[in-house]
Amino acid sequence: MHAYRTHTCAELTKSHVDAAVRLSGWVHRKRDHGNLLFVDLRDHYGITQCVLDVDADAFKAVEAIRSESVVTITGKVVARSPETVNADLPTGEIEVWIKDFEVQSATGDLPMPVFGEQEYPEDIRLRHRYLDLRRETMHKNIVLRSQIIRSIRRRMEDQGFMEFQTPILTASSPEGARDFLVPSRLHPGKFYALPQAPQQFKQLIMVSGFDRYFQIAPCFRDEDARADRSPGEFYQLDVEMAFVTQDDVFAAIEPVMAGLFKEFTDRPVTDTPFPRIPYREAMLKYGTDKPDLRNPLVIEDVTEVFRDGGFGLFAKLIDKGAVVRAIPAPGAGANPRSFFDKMNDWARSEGHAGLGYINIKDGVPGGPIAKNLGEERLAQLREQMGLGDNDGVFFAAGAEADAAALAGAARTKVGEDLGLIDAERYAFCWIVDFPMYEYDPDTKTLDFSHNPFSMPQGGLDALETKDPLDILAYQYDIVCNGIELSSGAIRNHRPDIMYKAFEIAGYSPEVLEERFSGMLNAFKCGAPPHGGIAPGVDRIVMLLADEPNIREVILFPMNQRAEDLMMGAPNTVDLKHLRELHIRVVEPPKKTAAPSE
RNA sequence: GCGGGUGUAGCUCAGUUGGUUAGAGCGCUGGCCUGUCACGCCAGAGGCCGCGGGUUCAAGUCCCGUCACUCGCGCCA
Repeated sequence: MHAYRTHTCAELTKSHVDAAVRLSGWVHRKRDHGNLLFVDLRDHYGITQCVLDVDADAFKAVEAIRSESVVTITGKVVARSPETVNADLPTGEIEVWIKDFEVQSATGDLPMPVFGEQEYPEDIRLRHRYLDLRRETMHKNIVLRSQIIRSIRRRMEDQGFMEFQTPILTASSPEGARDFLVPSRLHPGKFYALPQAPQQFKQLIMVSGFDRYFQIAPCFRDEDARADRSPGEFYQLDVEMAFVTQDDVFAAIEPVMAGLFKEFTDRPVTDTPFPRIPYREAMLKYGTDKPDLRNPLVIEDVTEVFRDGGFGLFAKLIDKGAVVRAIPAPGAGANPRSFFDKMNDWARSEGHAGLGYINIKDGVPGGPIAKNLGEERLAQLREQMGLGDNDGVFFAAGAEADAAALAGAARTKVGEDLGLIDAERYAFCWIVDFPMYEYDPDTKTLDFSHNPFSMPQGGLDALETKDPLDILAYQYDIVCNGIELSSGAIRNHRPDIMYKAFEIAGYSPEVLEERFSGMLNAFKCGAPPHGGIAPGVDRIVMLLADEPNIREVILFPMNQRAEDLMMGAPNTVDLKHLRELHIRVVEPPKKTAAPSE
């Protein structure tokens, strides 16, 4: 008989009755009846009930064992009597009568229990992740993650993509997020950087003549955490394809995403082709470039309704260049005034000037805006918005970007508060036609709004003739349920267009050559037109596991302050270690204590 | 860096308007229990109420500061 097990804890059924078996696992739960004792034994696969009574040799030892100890149980499989069968357990038709009992690893006091699905503070969970991961939900999430990644690999390989590895120690790139740096021992004062993404490498793979590349690629960015952003590192399904248009990329990725989601959920998934929404349309209708299409509400621009109108506040703002965006609140018109006041309070608490409203009750528009706007304009508004006799409507007024942001947030809040969002489905869309450049009011300069290596629509001609703010890029995002799953682009593989594109953003040819010499030189050696995309693997798993937090689908995540509480990272190192790396630590200035009198 | 929330037993939480000795469930220890599967019953141990200061006759409760965790903003080509 094997030293540890003849079967797993999910394996035994009626067909094994009378067999002598050996199981190993964790003591999940004990039920001690004094002279009869049940032990639920758990391993990766499942749970088996083991039992013994006071006459058994091992009784004292089993009685003394604590939960989560690792034990080996040897005994006989016995059919349970009909009234004691547990239908909730795959092994519930049998139990193992314990003959021999061996403790492999005993527990003391545990910082957190495993049994049960209660919630625990996240710092304790992260500090004792090995216990947390034993719990059913977490264990399932990680198994799901593995299955999803396997499915991704299969789907990509079936389409002729090949998986390659790219360097982890590479060069710092001036663009994008803050890098994690690694000091060089051999080159004093110089640093490697961990890749924020294998962006340049995957383009160089295309220049190297490979046609379809993918990788489950680790990416490192020194940025602060969010619920859907784990600090430090994450994984992307990194994809790049040669000789493709934007539609070719979509056609390759859509079936992977749709197929993946249909494989791992019973919920409805958007059929391919996914809706394609131009960036500007998304900002107008949804107030964000990552709209949640499960929310049926659509924002309208109603600036013209208010221009020179009787509601002075908005009319004056419009004179100064403001816009007014309207968020419908179907069926909310009959709500008490407090409903609308609370929305206004909410908008103020979010740092906005406020949220105006009209509430139509039994066909009669109410509220301060309705009183001053006038019959004709009210009718025009109702017509444009398609407002019924008991609908409400909210207004966000301000500079275009601010009004869009407030309207977008209000759309989400109204949708949630009115229960309009169907959580039980996956709504995908592409956001396309991102602007190539954006204006930074702080520095009063133009900058790339996304990836500087994206191909501008219209090519060199567009760069030379159009207002830079009107130039669109072959740049696209996939959004699902309001979460940005990935962004990608058709790349700019032409040095002449690249020089011009960087010139518009204020970078000299020398700067471009210095910072991106590797890629620029490569492009001068025959580069195929190419493009790609990089869906976030962690976010895909998070959506499919139906978890609101990305750390629930990562084995060993860092906390919000980018610390690994279990391993103690980051930590200090020996002076010797620092000297080897030619590094000296300069402590930041201590916060000055408040002067005491 | 900024704003919101939370912080009471090993864990999850309750704790009223500031008022006697800070409670419950799980877990732990001891006792009883031969069909449970969140086993049941009895008893017990376990508290710097995050930390520091203040107001008050009196602070878990009110005020100020600070720390930790978390959500959001900034940031995230």
